[in-house]
Amino acid sequence: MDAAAALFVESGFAATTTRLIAEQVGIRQASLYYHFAGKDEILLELLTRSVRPSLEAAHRLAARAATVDDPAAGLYALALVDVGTLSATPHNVGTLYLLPEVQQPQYDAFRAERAALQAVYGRLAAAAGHDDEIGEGLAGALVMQLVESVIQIRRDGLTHPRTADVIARSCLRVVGLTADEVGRARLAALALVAEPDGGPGPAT
Amino acid sequence: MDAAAALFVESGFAATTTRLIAEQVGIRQASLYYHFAGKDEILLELLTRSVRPSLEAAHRLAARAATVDDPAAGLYALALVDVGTLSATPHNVGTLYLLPEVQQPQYDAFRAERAALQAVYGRLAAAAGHDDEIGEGLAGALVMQLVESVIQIRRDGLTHPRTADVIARSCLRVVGLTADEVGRARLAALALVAEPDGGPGPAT
DNA sequence: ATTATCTATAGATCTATAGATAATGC
DNA sequence: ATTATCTATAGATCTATAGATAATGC
Repeated sequence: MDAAAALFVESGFAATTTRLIAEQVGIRQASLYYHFAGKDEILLELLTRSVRPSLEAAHRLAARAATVDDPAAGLYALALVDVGTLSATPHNVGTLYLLPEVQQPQYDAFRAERAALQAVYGRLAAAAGHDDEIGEGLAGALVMQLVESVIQIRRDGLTHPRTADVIARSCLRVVGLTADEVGRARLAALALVAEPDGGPGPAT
Repeated sequence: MDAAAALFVESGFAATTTRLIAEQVGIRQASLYYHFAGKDEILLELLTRSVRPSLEAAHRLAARAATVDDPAAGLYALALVDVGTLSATPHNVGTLYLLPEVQQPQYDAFRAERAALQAVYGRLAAAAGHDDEIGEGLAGALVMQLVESVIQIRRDGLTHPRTADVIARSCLRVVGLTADEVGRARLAALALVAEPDGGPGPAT
């Protein structure tokens, strides 16, 4: 999987031969077929592994944001976490969803998960924002695009320790929040992110 | 070129065979080689044709914005024009720069033009904005990513008449402009865009 | 002579399957 | 018996070149 990821990111799907993947691993080309039904299956697995944790984090953070009725904090927190995840993936695996092959029907299941993630962004953004001209659909697309800009930034070697904060702030600005509101949401977001999985801890 | 563009966008570069391109045109596979040295040349030409007009528009608008000392209007105008261009390309050709092959050295010339475009965005954004934490490099990446979100929006069939305005406004918001400043820059941008090529007309 | 096409093909792949082999664990 | 590999290969491409052909224009 890891070898295939590196090659898919660098040369694309069709140009990456099963022989190259196997060579990278140190086995023979045919031996790959003991582990995978084919190239498609490897790519689908890589895509799914990259989106699923983000989608789970999105649902968790959206739920927490709902309990405190603070969609802006939820959006900030989700952006922060997602940028962090994308920054840390091996081989900048986030680029894989840009492969044109991913638009084909084999990858419907992946694209459905991605659409669900974008929908969570859209709901948080629309609820947090002041701009009624941006609907959920457009807001989701813009905000997610901002989050994923870290993929390009990373590819260009421009990452900086404050990148995640700058991007999360940008997400709130895009939906029309003022500087004060953004600052407040940021602090609330840090609390949301820090919260343990099982909900708020005991009041000590 | 047009047939190749459609196929590259749909299936990627490596998966698009010269036979498929030729078939689409209605000639034999080998006849393509009379017009092009190879597949690489076709893609490079498509990429160059897509970025060059944007880069020229960027220089023109940046120069106009400089004469009136209004980088915010320049950024708004450039985003508006670029989103319009990307919305109107046949086959959503803007997606081509996302092909992994484009990172390879054959396409250095294209990537240099694209980097120049991003640099113009970065200069305008940094000059227009209030946020010193976002440097030119990061600002350019974020703002250009927002502009190019229209490619994904178009792919998903979410385009809307106000999309270009929403995106241009988002660009200004990302660099920290207030609602009032954005509104003012928008009006100034419309004047910049409308201005005839030779500069301001005679004072009649 | 130039332009644009064609047929034919060399040479190099690529994916996936068949069936053999060796090591490990019950 | 199961697991993980290997060798060998069928069958299907793919790119690019060589050389022929027909139409057009000087």
